[in-house]
Amino acid sequence: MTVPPPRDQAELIARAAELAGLRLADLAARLGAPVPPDLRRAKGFVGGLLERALGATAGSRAVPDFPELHIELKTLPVDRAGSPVESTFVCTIPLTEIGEVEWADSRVRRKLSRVLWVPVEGERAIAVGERRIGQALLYELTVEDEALLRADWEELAGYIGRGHVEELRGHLGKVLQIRPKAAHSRARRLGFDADGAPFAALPRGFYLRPSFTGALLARHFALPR
DNA sequence: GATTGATCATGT
DNA sequence: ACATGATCAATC
Repeated sequence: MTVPPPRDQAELIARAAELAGLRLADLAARLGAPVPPDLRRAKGFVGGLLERALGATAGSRAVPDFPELHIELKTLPVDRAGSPVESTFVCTIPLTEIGEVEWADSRVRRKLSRVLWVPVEGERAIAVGERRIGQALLYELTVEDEALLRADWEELAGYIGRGHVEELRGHLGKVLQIRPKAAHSRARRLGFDADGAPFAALPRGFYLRPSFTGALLARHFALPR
C-alpha cells in the first residue's frame, strides 16, 4: 500500500488526525509492513511507518518530508503522561562550514520552522505493535522558541567555528544540545582544530532536549506538567 | 530516573 | 560517504 503525497496542508492534517488512536500494529497491517519485536535493530521503524502513512516523499534526501508544504515530520516517543521519553534528533552538523553560517540560514532553523509532531507511545514496557499513535500537532516556530534555540545554537556553533569541537559535550545547551551522530564511535569526518588545521573529528548532530519538546506538547494540548 | 555517549538500519 | 529515520545502554 502506497500513500500519495498530501495535496495541501489540510490534507496532511486530516490524514494525521485519522491515525490518532491507532496501534502501530494496526497501521503496519494497513501498509503491509511487518512489526519488529523491539526497536533495537529497527530504530527508525516508527518514523518510517508514519512517513509512509502520511505520504512523505523525501526519503534520505536533505529536504523536508513534505517539500512542497515546507513541513518536517517528527515522531515523538512519549510516556503515558505525554512527556517525551527521548531527545529528538534534528540534523547533522557540517563541521567545516558551520562557523560561517548565520542562525537564519542554519539547518536547525530550517528543520524546526514547521514540524508535524506525532506523539507515539514509546515506553519499552509496551510491545511495539501495541503502542498507540497520538494526536498530531502542526508546529510553527514561535518567537520565544526561536530565541531559546538561537542562543544555544550560536553558543554551540561558536565552539565549532573556533575549532573547539572536541570540547563539546552533551550537557551544553539549554534546549538544544550536540551529541555524537554516527554509525559508531570510531567514525570520523573532516573538522578543523583551533589552528585551522584539518583533523578527523567524531561526527555530531543537534538534538532537542525532552524538556523542550515536552513543553511544546504541553502548551498545545494544555497538559499538566 | 535523567542524561550523555554509542549505536542500528536504510536510501541516495 | 553522508543523509534520512531514531533508540539503546552505560553512566551520572
